[in-house]
Amino acid sequence: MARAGLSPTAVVDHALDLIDAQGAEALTLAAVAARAGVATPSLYKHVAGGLPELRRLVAVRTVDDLTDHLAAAVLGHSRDGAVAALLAAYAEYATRFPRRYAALPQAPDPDPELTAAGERLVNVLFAVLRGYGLEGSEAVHAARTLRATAHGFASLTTAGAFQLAEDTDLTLERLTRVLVDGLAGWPGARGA
Amino acid sequence: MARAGLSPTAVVDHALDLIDAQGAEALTLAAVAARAGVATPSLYKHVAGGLPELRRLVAVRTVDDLTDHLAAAVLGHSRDGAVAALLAAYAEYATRFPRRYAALPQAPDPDPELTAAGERLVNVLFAVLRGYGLEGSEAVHAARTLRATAHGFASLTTAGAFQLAEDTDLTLERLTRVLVDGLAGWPGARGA
DNA sequence: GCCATAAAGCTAAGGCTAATAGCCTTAGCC
DNA sequence: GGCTAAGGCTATTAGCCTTAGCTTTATGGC
Repeated sequence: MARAGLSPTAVVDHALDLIDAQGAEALTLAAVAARAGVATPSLYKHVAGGLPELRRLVAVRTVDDLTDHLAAAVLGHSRDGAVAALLAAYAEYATRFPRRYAALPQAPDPDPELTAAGERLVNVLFAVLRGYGLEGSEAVHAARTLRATAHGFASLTTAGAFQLAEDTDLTLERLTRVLVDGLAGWPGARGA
Repeated sequence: MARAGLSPTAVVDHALDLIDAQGAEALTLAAVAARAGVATPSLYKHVAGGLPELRRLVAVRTVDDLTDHLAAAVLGHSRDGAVAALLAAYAEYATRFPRRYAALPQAPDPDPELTAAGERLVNVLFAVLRGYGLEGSEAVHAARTLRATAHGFASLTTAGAFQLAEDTDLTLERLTRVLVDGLAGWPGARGA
């Protein structure tokens, strides 16, 4: 048999394509194998943990991708401009890959590698918050606030919860202003 | 055969018990049937659409429950007090039923009944926002902001995303302040 | 150039799930 | 007393994940 030249990375690539095209429910080993031109059990040579591990790898990859996207977006901005760029980039990523973003919570629960990816993302937030002079505990609360806001907006948007006619871009604008003002008045923050 | 005395409501009850105890992944027709003391196919007599419909019913029930919880919490409060009560109640519900809350996005996509439940929830938000004099389009943006924030915080909390030692209650306090201030300065809002 | 070995593929089989089809029994009503 | 409808059942099909064990391919050392 001609080798398919598979690798864990390639398997995750196929998984992401499947999710993007058909949603998280469509992520089955059978479908990935078909896409890769391989029999289903062969996948275990590359993803030993089976379906749960594949979901885990997909989540880690997605968070890392998102982190790169966010880091690139805030580059060259600081303070309010950085917050605005961050929120816009977050929403843009979720809008560009709605099913992938929605699939994130499908990862198995306590996972060190995914936690590490989350920390890398949060480090981008910390970098933005340093512009406001926030460090230590208050930076943690502020980072959580940023993340909760960005995630909540992205999550509800991709889930189709915003059915009314009003433009979601304007909602994001309002949300950004609230956060920017909130950070300016954050305990321990310093002015520009 | 002695009748099991099942009903759609009872099936959803069992489903919620299962989710609360073991998570959304454990919600299978086989498990529900075992719990109800019935063979799997018998469930189709009560939930004709099978597993997708059961997930849908679970989501509707949960959103309605949450809505009741929120409505009760804001009762007797207005403006900042109402916002604080709302956010606290939202977080409390998600903390009390973390797996149930996490299972919400599993509902099948475009569903009128679930949309209607979402509208009932949003009506509670609109009621709170009327205390700030917000109506029309700006109320919609403000409601989305409230919901995104509450959902984002609840979602990340139940997902275990907040690993650091800092108290999440204090995070919620900070978040509440940001929102309260944001609403005070909202376009079209009037003072107390 | 050949051979050993590890990696990467395969088939086969077992066990789980959802879902459909068709049958039987109970409960309640006329 | 019998009809009807609802609520059970078993049997079956189809699809999935997973493990076990075999076969082939590629590669690296001699």
